[in-house]
Amino acid sequence: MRYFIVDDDAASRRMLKQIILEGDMGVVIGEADSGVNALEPIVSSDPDFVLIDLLMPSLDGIETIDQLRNQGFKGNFIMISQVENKEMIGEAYEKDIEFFIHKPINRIEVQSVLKKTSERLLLKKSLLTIRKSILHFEEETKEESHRTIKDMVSSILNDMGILGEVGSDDIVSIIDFLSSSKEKTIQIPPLKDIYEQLASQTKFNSIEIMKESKAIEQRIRRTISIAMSNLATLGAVDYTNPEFEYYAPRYFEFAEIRTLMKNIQENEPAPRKTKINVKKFLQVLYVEANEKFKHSLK
Amino acid sequence: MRYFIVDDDAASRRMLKQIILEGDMGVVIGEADSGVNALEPIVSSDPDFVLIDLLMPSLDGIETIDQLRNQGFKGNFIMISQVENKEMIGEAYEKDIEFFIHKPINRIEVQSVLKKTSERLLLKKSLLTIRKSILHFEEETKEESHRTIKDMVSSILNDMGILGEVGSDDIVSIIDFLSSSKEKTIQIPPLKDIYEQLASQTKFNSIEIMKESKAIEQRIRRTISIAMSNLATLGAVDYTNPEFEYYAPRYFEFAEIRTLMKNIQENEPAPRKTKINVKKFLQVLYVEANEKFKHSLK
DNA sequence: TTAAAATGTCGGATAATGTCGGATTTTATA
DNA sequence: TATAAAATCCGACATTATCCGACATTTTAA
Repeated sequence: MRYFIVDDDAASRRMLKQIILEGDMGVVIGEADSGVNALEPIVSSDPDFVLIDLLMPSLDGIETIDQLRNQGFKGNFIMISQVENKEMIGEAYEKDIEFFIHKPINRIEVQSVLKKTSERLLLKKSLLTIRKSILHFEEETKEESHRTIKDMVSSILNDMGILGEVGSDDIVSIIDFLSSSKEKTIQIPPLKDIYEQLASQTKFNSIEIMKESKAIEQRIRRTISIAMSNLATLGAVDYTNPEFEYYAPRYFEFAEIRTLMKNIQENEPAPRKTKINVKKFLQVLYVEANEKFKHSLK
Repeated sequence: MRYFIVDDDAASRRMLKQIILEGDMGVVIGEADSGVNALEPIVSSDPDFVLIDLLMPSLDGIETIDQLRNQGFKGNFIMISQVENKEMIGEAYEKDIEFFIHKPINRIEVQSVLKKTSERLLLKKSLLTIRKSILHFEEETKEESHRTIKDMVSSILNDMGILGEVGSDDIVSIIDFLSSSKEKTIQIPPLKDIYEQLASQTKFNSIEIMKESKAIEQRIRRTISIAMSNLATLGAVDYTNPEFEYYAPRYFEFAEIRTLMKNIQENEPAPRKTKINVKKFLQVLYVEANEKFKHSLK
């Protein structure tokens, strides 16, 4: 590795140089005692690493880095300084320095850091070489692990806290099925038809299909009912809860949710009969899942 | 990347975790508040990086590293501490830590260092893989993915504060087992069947299997119950707490959590009968762990 | 060592689910 | 707008999966 040292303190420069040589880490191809004096030699000698002090008169470390980058220097920086101020250190890291070492200089510390950073550089270089040669063979193996409609739906159901319910599976299948059918209607078909379609995927005589679609219907209804009371409970604890705010008015009859909330807040009053609108729920879910899906394809 | 955090200061742990998650740098698969408590979980979970404080009561950072190395731990250490003493820092570097970060914690600094260190590890791993595949020409990489599903689960269980519980092992095994089975249904099979499957991996006659599956059931139930009261405690103090807000409604019966919270707030003794929904918990965990896993493959 | 806590074991309580008839609401049509 | 038909919604019951208390046993802490 080829190093360049920038520090206004000659003693520091000497120590760093000695550490590099002793540790057999590479060569020091130049030094400078100020930012200004460092610019030209660095650009022309193009070292792998620049060890630079943060605090220097006239041009400080960060400014020097800026200037060098502007002039197209691509090497790495390691900053060495006694600054304790976290603001400045953070700023330095934002300039994409490799690492910040605190003064006073400690042999082991410096050696260890230099070893790791140079190792990293070497690894990167060899991998880049390998990749280049592989790229000739391989045309972009675009791994498409894109999120599917199903993922979108389960994420929404999860937000409502009903992913665990049995009916969720039915809901996911239904939305998936609707989305994959050719006709891109906004309006979903009659629920009965949907249930039967879904049922006929597992059962094969009409009696069984009828039974199963009845079962599906109940499962979905109960699941939605649980979603409602979940959201109501959520809202009762904290009505600024984002999930509550978003889902409660969109997917349900908000009036029903509100009465539920009241029941919950005033403690015991038992779960009264609440209206469950399956159609609205599925309709909204269908549209929203598709929108999200489209959006996720960028 | 898979991180483990050891720091006696809970605030520091929290900050670090947040930085890792925000920066999308990986998962935190466990935490510990002391060196002693860190040993076992680190050895068994085998993280890529251990973020460790230098100054801790009883067993300090360096001693902890020693012990872990003695037990065969091969991962990397990043030390984070407010120590200024160059002697100690040097000593730490001699233990072959990756880097030393000075407290107070600075987001940009930590992110930058973690990014660089994880990059270095990745590079190293890829080179190893390449070398191996050149030597053997064909290489199986199936085992890797297994580990990561487990990691996702551990990370979630850690968030809920139940990683150490006995039942956690059962839960992890179950999710891992479910994920590796061919059928990619969203719906998990009946709990009874799951328990029996898991039990039959250790016991071999039907009586024993029955007993073991009963035991598994109870372990899991008790573990989930602890998770619930943990989250309720979090929520009772601050219901905008991110862990609470996310996990409480999705993994549990939120209504139950709510009554738990009330009890805590009103300082009532009453740990009354609470409903524990194992099915919901496992179902959601299964889906989420897989989702996260997919995401981690980018 | 002993007390207390955690875990295993088991039977019975409880709540989830499938099934079905019928009440209620929506839609189509005159 | 009235009315019938269709669609949707709901309650109730039987059947199980799931859940839970209580006690026995083991492990842990003191």
